[in-house]
Amino acid sequence: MIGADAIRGHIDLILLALLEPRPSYAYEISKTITDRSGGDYLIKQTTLYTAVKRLQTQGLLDSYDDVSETGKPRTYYKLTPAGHEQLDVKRDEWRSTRDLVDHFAEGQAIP
Amino acid sequence: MIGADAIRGHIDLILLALLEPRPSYAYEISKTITDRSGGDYLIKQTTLYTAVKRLQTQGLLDSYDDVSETGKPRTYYKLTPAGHEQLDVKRDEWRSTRDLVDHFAEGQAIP
DNA sequence: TTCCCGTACTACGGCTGCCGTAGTACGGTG
DNA sequence: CACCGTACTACGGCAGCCGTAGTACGGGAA
Repeated sequence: MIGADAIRGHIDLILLALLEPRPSYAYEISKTITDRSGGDYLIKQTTLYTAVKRLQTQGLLDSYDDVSETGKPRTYYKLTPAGHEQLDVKRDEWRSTRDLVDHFAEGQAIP
Repeated sequence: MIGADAIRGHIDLILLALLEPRPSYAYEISKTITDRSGGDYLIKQTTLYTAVKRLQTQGLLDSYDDVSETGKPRTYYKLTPAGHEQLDVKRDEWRSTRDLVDHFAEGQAIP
């Protein structure tokens, strides 16, 4: 189980990366995260919708309504061009952060 | 430059790992982080002291005062046995988080 | 001496982001 | 026709990192 504090700050990257290949809607995104993490991370609905709104406000996501197979309207989210750019930026930031924490975590002594 | 939001939640791991080989004091810890990150991450004094206090409250760090080479008293921090245990736990948590974010960030599509 | 600078802290409030809890709404299915 | 799955929204809580600011003290230089 992965806690909120550990993942905090990286949700946006995860969402952008998930939506990179094609648009999706909240419920599917949520299921995908659960499945692909092997159940290790369960994103809360509030967290997901809040994050999506935030990304939309920043102009990184667009949304459009469409009717699902079950006849219900759904809100699909897709990356904007800015979203694609920002995904690259966030990937770089993540790699830097990851390498930094790895470096320290792997027990380098104070010289 | 690595932002606070990116590193958030992993400061404790970094501090515990830095103090694993031997005790140190705030100023040295701060310098070490700056140096070892190549200047990419500059921990704020408030962040550092807050984190240290938190770890002490949790029983993961002990402190003792000693006189430095310059004649000034310093507060040294060292891991408690519980701190050593917790360091292992936090290392595991970090690896899980890292692998999860890596997995998503590397562009796995929604199937 | 006096003054500045490096070192060693503390105080306090702000903001962001994830969470807990809770509620609405609507359609299909048994 | 009652329930359940799906699709959201509302609202407040809290932790953690930051900005800013201040105190204190010793050593070196003018």
